[in-house]
Amino acid sequence: MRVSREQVEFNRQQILEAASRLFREHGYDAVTVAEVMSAAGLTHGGFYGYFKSKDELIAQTLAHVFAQGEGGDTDLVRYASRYLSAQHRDNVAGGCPTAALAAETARQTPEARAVMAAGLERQIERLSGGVNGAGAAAARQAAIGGWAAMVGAVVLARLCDDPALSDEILASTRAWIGEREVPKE
Amino acid sequence: MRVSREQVEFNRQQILEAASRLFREHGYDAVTVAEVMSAAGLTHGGFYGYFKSKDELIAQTLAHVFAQGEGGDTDLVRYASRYLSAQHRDNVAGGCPTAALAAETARQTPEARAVMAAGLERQIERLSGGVNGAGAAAARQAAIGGWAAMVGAVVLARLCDDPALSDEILASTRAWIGEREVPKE
DNA sequence: TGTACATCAGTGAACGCGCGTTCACTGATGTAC
DNA sequence: TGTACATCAGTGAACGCGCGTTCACTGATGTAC
Repeated sequence: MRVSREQVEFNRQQILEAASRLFREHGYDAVTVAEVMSAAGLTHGGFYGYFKSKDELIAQTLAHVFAQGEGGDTDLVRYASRYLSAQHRDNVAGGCPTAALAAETARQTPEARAVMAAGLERQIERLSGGVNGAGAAAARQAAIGGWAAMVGAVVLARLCDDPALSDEILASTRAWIGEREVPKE
Repeated sequence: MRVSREQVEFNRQQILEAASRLFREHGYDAVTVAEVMSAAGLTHGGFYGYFKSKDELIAQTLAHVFAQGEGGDTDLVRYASRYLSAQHRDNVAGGCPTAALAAETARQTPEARAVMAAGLERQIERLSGGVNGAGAAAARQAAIGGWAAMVGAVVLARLCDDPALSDEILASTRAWIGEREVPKE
C-alpha cells in the first residue's frame, strides 16, 4: 500500500536511525537488512525502494550519524571528559561511531570509508580549535594525539571484562589528556 | 589418510597462524573456516578435528597471537616509535591484534574477550615498566594513556583514505607521546 | 624385528540454515480532467 | 470540487548462494603380539 511523501521521508529517517544504532552496537556484518527494517517498523521487502544495497545503507548511515553528531562544545579537555565517561562507554548504540566502527569501516567499501575519513578530518579541525595556549601547529598535534587517545581508550574500556580496569583506563586517559593541556593564561 | 603426531601439531600451528593473519586482515566474520583451512594447506572438513567451533578457533587464535607477540623492548617512547610507524600501519595481517580486532572482539564470546582483555592488562603492566622518571602510579597512568593513543592512532591511520593525513596522525601521536615523557635524569 | 590389525587425521560431498536480494501483488496516494 | 485512473510504497513469499557443521569413507600411522 502506497504511503504519502512525508511518510516516505519519515520512514527513510527511521531506517537510518535504526541502522545507525544497530551497526554501532553489533557491527555491520552481524546486523541483517531484515533487522534494520523491522526496527524501523517496516518489512524487509521494502528495503530496496530506499537503498540499492546493504553497502549503500552502510555508507548513508555513516553520513547520517556524522551529520547529526557534530557540534557542541569543542574545548579539548571538556570534550575528553564527556567522551571518556562511563556513560559514553556503556552507550555503544548511541555513542561515537568512530569508536564503535572505525576498524570495521576500514574494511568496507571505499564509499563508506571515505565518509568516515571525512568525519575524522572535520573532527581534528574542530578539536584543534579547542586547544588552549598553543599555536596552530601545536594545537593540531594535540587535537590528533588527544583524539587518538580518546578513541583508543573507549575501545579498550569496552573490551575489558574487569570493570575496575575499564574505569581505570577512562580515568587515566582523561588525566593524561588533561595534564597535557597548557593551563589557560 | 592419518598423519603423524608431529604433523598434527604442525598442522595445528599452521591453522592458528593462518587464522591469526586472516582475522587481523579481514575481521572474524569475513573469514570462513574453509579459507583458514585452505591457507593452512588443508581441506575444510578436517577443521573439527582441531576445534569444536569457529568461536573456539577465534579464542585460541587470540591466545596464540598474544602468547608469541609479547616481549622485546618495553621503553614507552621507543615502543611507540615502532608501533606508530608506516610499516606497522601497513602490515595489518602481521600487526597488533588489538588495533585490528579490539572493537570486534568486544562483541565476540566471553572467552575471546577474556583472552584479549588479559593481554591488555599484561601490556599495561609491561609498558608501565618502560616509563622514565615517574613513580609507579604516574608510570601506569602514562602507560595507559600512551597505549590508548597508540591503538587509537593506528586504527585512525588505517581508516584514512588520504595518505598525508594518515602519516600526520602517526607522526603527531608519536610526538605527543614523546613530549609527554619526563626526560631521563 | 616383523606382521596384522586397530586407530584416527584428512577428504570432499552433503545438510540445514540464514542471508541479501528479487518479484508479483496490493491498495492508498497523487494526478489529470 | 469530484471522479477515474495511474503510480508506486509496502508486503511477504521465494530464490540462490555461501556459510558452519556433519558424516561416510580412505589409507597412513601407531600398536600389540
